[in-house]
Amino acid sequence: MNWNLSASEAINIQQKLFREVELCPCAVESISIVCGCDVSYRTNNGQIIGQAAVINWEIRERVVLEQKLAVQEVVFPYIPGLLSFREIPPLLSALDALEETPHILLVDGQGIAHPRRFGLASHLGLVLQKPTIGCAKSKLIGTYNEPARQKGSMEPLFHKNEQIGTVVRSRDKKKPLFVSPGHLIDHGSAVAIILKTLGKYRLPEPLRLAHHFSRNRPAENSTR
DNA sequence: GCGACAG
DNA sequence: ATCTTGTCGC
Ligand SMILES: [Mg+2]
Repeated sequence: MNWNLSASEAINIQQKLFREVELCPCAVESISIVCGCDVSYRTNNGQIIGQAAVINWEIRERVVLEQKLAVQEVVFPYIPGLLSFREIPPLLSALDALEETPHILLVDGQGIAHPRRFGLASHLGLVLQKPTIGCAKSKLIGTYNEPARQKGSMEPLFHKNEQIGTVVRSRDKKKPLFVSPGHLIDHGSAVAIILKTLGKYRLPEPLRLAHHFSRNRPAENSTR
């Protein structure tokens, strides 16, 4: 699957769907399976191949339950603000392959911290009707005060006088993460989940693992 | 018009 | 995101 839309058509869809996004407290303590989602790219013969990785991670034992990789052509270009139209197709393929449905999805990108409050995590959560959290490595929009340099420090991310996310220092002295609700969750619960999934690195474990796994180069089918 | 700009 | 080896700071 792949969307064949113009940028303006995609924007119209976002303006139509963002109203369905719901921000609400999430039962953090009852969550056990967090699915890390990320996509890497490479080119084949002029065509762009996307490799979507999804990893179900058990939050209590902190172990991987299962991981899937979907490899397919991606046609929608990268346009700031329209990332979901490029990454959702391959991500849905990978998620379809999972044996177990996760309780919540952790996505590499923004949730509502988006010009139209409809980033990748929000779009994916709405499609799946599942709670999602956006965790980006850099900012798309908004203003904030730099969090103190020790791990755990955080500051709200604002846009037009409303909080759209939280800037979280996941490691001492390292660049902070930009956490925002995707769908069916609120700021506090989103940050709580992120903190519970952090390990020894800057990225939450489910995302760090998905990022690495997405870079796998599957063996090709022998021509015969 | 100019600068910013997830992955 | 991707192209890529050594190098600097903690
Ligand atoms: Mg990514």
